[in-house]
Amino acid sequence: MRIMPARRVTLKDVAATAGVSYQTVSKVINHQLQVSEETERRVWQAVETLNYRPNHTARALRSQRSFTLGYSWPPSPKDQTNPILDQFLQSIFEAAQERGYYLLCFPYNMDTKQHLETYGELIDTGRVDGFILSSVEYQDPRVLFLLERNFPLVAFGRSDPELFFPWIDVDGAAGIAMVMSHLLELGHVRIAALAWPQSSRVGNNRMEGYFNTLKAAGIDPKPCWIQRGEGRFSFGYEATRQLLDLPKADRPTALIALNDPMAIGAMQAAREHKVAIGTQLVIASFDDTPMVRYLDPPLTSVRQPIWEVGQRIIPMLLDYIETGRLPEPTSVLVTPQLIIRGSTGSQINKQEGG
Amino acid sequence: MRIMPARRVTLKDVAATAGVSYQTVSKVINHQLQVSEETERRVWQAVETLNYRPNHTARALRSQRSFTLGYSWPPSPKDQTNPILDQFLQSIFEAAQERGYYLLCFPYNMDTKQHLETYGELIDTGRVDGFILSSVEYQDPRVLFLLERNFPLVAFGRSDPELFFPWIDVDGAAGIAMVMSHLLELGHVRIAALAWPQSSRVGNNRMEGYFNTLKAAGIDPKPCWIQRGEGRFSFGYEATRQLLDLPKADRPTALIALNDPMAIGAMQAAREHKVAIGTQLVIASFDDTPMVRYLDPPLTSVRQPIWEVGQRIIPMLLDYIETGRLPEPTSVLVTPQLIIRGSTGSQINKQEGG
DNA sequence: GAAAGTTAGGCGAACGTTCGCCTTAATAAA
DNA sequence: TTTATTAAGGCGAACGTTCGCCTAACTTTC
Repeated sequence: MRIMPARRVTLKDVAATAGVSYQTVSKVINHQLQVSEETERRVWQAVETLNYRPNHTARALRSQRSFTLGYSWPPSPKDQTNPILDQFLQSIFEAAQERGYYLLCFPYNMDTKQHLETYGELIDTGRVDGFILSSVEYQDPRVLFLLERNFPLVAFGRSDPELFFPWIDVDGAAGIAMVMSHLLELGHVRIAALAWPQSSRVGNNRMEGYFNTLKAAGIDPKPCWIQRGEGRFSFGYEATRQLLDLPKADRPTALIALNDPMAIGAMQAAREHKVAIGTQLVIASFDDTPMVRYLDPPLTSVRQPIWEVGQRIIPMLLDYIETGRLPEPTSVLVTPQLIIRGSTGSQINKQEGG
Repeated sequence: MRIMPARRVTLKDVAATAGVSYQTVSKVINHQLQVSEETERRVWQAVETLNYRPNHTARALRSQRSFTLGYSWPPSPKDQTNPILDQFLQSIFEAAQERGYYLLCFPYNMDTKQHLETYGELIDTGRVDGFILSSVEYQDPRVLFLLERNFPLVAFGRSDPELFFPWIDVDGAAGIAMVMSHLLELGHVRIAALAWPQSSRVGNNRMEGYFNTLKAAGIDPKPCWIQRGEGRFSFGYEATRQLLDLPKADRPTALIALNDPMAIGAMQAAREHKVAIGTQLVIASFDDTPMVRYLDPPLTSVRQPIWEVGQRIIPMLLDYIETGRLPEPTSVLVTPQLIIRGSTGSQINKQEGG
């Protein structure tokens, strides 16, 4: 036998107490204002004393809306933690709650077909009104699926330019460009990059900042400076060893990594090569994982305004859902922030950096 | 105007196609088997061709169940990442989906009263059938609130012994005891601890392992070996500086931290004192944040079986919800795993450690 | 002072299920 | 045969809302 918490208070109870029909109570609660002030007062009074709360399920059934948003994200590899997950989730939960929505979270299934099946189920069973996507890639199957079904979504991250859908993204190119300018100002000319494969959309965006800045400075990057691999510690370590073994004339004096784990690997390699980090080799990265401020030396990194992304992505999705029209603007680019620390030598910001 | 995705397929559509009443279709779908095989076949056939899926909201309204579980967790401080969040979430999402449930996640509100208000709303509006709690403390207001409302919950973490409710927890005492035994085997006698304040339930559990092991070994820990503070890098750093300034006879040769950030702070302090980590000062900690395997030296740490906790906590809650009786067993203690790395000197596991 | 307009609020229906009861026909027992 | 038993499936109601329409009373207008 199931648990039956004390019987729920319904519209009819409130109506009985207030001495009106239950439909009138509904009107009051939904601010339909074909109700006299006197009646309204009485109804609210009854709502108060009975501690009435509209049944969400009934409301959802009748109005054909669930006031629920779906979200699923790819789990991080076992040797890394997702540095932005917690903050992003808290931010979207809060922004959603503010507008009367909650988030339904579901597992990320590595099998694409099964994963899309879950999206389909959530749509067809009416459990969600729209989706948040993240870690969007080129020709992302989730995007294609939802576009085809014409179901509301907003993505954290872009995809192919010809796919038209609402998104918000951190301007990775601008972030890396800030790092590059910083390095150029420090006098560095031979700047290496630890990047992702060219199939990575995020990686390519960030690398734009690398190429464009160098081009503007009239520097032609040697191909060997650009190392591509998966964004793990081990790749950063190996790639940096190779970079440090280059002949002196080619050997980079500065290095940017597209994420923190690669940078930490690079630091390890530098340490083993007896290369002083921050002077002989300057290192910077992207993401500003909380822990990197405690590395030795503290790591210069680009911080994404994650809270802001969360606060903005939710209204975009809700406007889309509630009006049925694409949000304006349909795409948003937010600028990250460069946090300068000891790993790029300059001691101008020995403090925490926020 | 709202988006109206192609009209949903309902029971009636299926019934029309199969040539039966819609209630009969319902019976087939719910395996009520007062249906001939022939009819059943036809119905499933129709379900297939129309791609029918039962409307979740209607089902929830009628059956007074939402098939949804609520979860909220305290956000981690800005200078730390929660090392287990992602894995725990993925695990509970998966376990829940397997039994036909999804998770409704909502923001953690620092204002306790408002936070409980959210729990109450989710209950009263019928949005969830039960709650998962984590980071449970002594006299936890969420536990007290839900117990009073007699609403199903299962906690990841214990509270006061006299509060009777279902929980699953990692045996922190056993975890620290494993570390301590390891350190004793290595010959250490003066072992310090970086702990949380005594108001911390998790901290006290873990410290049991410290005290019990020392007692069993006939060692009486000096009060100055036990440093208590908030579990941050900065506290670990400061406390370790003090420990290293103790007169030689008192100075610890080994140190356990109740979490990784404190241990990393300790490593920093040791480095600045020119004390060799892993030989002159041995350091171990708790949680095994993915990144600590890449520290220099790699950090010995206790790893919690988070995936398992997630896989077990969900069936506990669902059994509770579906039968209305407390799950059996009502409380579960799982044992963590010691991952030995360079920071405790022994090189027996120079590999990744999983 | 009658026609027209406005307003408060009641009523029936509908959203898409599940549930319990009832009917009918087929089968078994007497 | 007649009666009791069972199985298959139909039917009405209910879950708790929202929505649109209708009525009655009251107000305005010429």
